[in-house]
Amino acid sequence: MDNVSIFKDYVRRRGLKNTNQRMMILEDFLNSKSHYSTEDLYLKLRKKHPQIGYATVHRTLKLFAECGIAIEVDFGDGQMRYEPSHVDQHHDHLVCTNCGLIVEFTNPQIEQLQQEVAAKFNFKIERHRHELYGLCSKCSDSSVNPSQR
Amino acid sequence: MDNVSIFKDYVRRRGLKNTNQRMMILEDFLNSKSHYSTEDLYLKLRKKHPQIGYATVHRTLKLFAECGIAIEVDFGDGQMRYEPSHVDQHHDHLVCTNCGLIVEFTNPQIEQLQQEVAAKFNFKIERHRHELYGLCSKCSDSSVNPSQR
DNA sequence: CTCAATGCAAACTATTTGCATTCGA
DNA sequence: TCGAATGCAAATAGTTTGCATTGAG
Repeated sequence: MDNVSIFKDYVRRRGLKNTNQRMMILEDFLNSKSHYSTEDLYLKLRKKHPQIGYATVHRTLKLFAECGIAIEVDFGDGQMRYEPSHVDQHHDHLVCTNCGLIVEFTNPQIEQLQQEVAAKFNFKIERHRHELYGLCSKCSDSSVNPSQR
Repeated sequence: MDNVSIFKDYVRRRGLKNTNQRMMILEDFLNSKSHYSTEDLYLKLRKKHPQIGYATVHRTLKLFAECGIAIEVDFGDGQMRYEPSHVDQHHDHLVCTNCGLIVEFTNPQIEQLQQEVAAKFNFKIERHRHELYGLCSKCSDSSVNPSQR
């Protein structure tokens, strides 16, 4: 079942309603590669649909997260971001501290070691956050990295 | 050189001033095991020193981070926390989502794998964040975890 | 004495909420 | 029709800042 169906299903089961705004937001959200903040998406949507409200975007993204088709991520820049959740494709992030580029990675070995760490301390892991911050290949070129002394 | 000396040194070199408030904050901060938010520390200090201001605590913690004796950590609960930085003792965290317990861990293998991931994408890592969220041993006992169906 | 630090209150930022109105089922 | 959703504006919460005053060097 794809994300659109999951959402529609969730809405139906909960007795909620499927509005135009929700469909517009869903479409833009799913078709994007980027990690949207509420504001990013709001500004983008407003170009096509000037009547849309920030609160609606916000509440809709929360709803996406609630029904599992979006994941909230926080790169510590002061705003929450949302990415489409592709079932059974958990991944972590590399974040360029200069240009903001976000690269996704998966590493089963790390996942495995995490489990071992948790076991050692008798923790039951529910979720984790693993982000590597640094300079991407472009930004670490000396030409664009004047901070090298 | 210990953290107190590092701080005093930093203050001197930068032409800043060493006030009573800063010493009070430094002492409480360094002697704590916990991961203080600005508010935590402010409330704690205010008991002994009722005249101290929130902004002073905030600016002082920022100053600690700036001179390297404190690390800012964010467990996604909406407030920044600070922990004393013990030189060359990098560690990550296990956070209990039920009782808030924080356990520190280090795992050289994971650190190594991170480097490999970064290398693969040509990133130069500056820092990372790695947190495992779940239930600690106490909180995963069925008696205190009614959410087990 | 001078300029940094303080403490207060006010400004900010992202997020969340109250409420009258609109609209989907 | 009826309750959920919307859009606006206002409320929150954490953080940051302006400024008059205090105080360290």
